[in-house]
Amino acid sequence: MDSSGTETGFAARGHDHGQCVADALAVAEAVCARRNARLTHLRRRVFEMLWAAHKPTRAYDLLDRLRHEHDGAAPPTVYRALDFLLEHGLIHKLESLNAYIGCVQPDAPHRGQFLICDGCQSVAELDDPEIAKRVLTKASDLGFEVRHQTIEVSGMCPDCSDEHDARRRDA
Amino acid sequence: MDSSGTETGFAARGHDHGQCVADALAVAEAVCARRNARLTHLRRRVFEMLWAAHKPTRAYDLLDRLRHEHDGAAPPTVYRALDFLLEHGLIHKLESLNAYIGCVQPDAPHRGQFLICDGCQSVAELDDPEIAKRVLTKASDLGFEVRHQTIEVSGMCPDCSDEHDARRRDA
DNA sequence: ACGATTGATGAAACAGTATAACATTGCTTC
DNA sequence: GAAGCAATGTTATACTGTTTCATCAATCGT
Repeated sequence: MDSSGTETGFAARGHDHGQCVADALAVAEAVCARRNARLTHLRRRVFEMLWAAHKPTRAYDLLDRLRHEHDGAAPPTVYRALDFLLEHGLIHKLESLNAYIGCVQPDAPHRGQFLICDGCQSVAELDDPEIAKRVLTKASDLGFEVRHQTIEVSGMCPDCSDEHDARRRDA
Repeated sequence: MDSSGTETGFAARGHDHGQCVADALAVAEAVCARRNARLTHLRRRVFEMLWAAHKPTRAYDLLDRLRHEHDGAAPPTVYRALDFLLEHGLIHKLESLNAYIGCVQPDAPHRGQFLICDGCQSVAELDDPEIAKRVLTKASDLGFEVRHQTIEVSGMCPDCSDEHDARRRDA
């Protein structure tokens, strides 16, 4: 059985980051155009910042950055942009961190699973249909109608795990 | 294949609630005794309040209740008690709600899956090993070492679902 | 082009969640 | 009973998110 789904993992080190942000933006534009949703300047900037950071970023960090280029920026400024992006599936909220991150698959509506590294804060987004399906099945067995899945796993990514091992060997 | 794990679901309506709180407390006592952990008066009260509520409860709601019986109660009072109870697996935090709830299986260390009803705020705790295993497997495939799983599902419990259907029929 | 409607942003205040820092009290152990 | 440590008291503050009302901008029908 092959049901690996999609994933964007820790392999992405040393990628062409400028390009990756540009690609994400292009997809976001397309998605919004298709839905007649307005990706305004503010929303676009917040989206770009999230992708540029390329790791979970908090609302008030985004706000700080926004203020550098935008005088009147206040909490609602950034939360409204985040709400818009969340609604359209362009970003995800990581509940266990109160942080936000760009979605790797904004085309199809979905709710991914996230591997969050405690060492370097990098995040891999999985979209494993088997996990989602098993959760759905168990819920249905109890008569529960699923609306939304939040699946977040914390731990150590390969790089940080290796580093940790190396330090132990040296000590 | 039978790997249903344990669960405490929505079937629990109309149960003997006083007894259920007492039972939970007895288990908590035993767990703490076994570990030489001190279940002090404050910690016990917070634990009891969580079980008495029998649904996700926020820190500041607990604080309000605590103040009725305890003058000096302040945020750290309740957060410290919650930290203790979390550490010992006696309660869970629901990240998607910023709320806390008593654990149905404090004996074995684990990290359950939660079905959270948007209609009535009731919560069912699953402990399905298949879900946990699948997450572990996928993570391992990517070289990720799992430390902690957060799995929370929102939706409609059977009762609220029925009500909703009934209202639609009447309209 | 015009006004009406709707959607987006500006601005100020506030509500809710959680922690830091330091003082004090109370076990417990020798 | 004094030392050491765990728990709590106390004050202040940081962080996360929302409400409310005003203003501005785009869109649409006419």
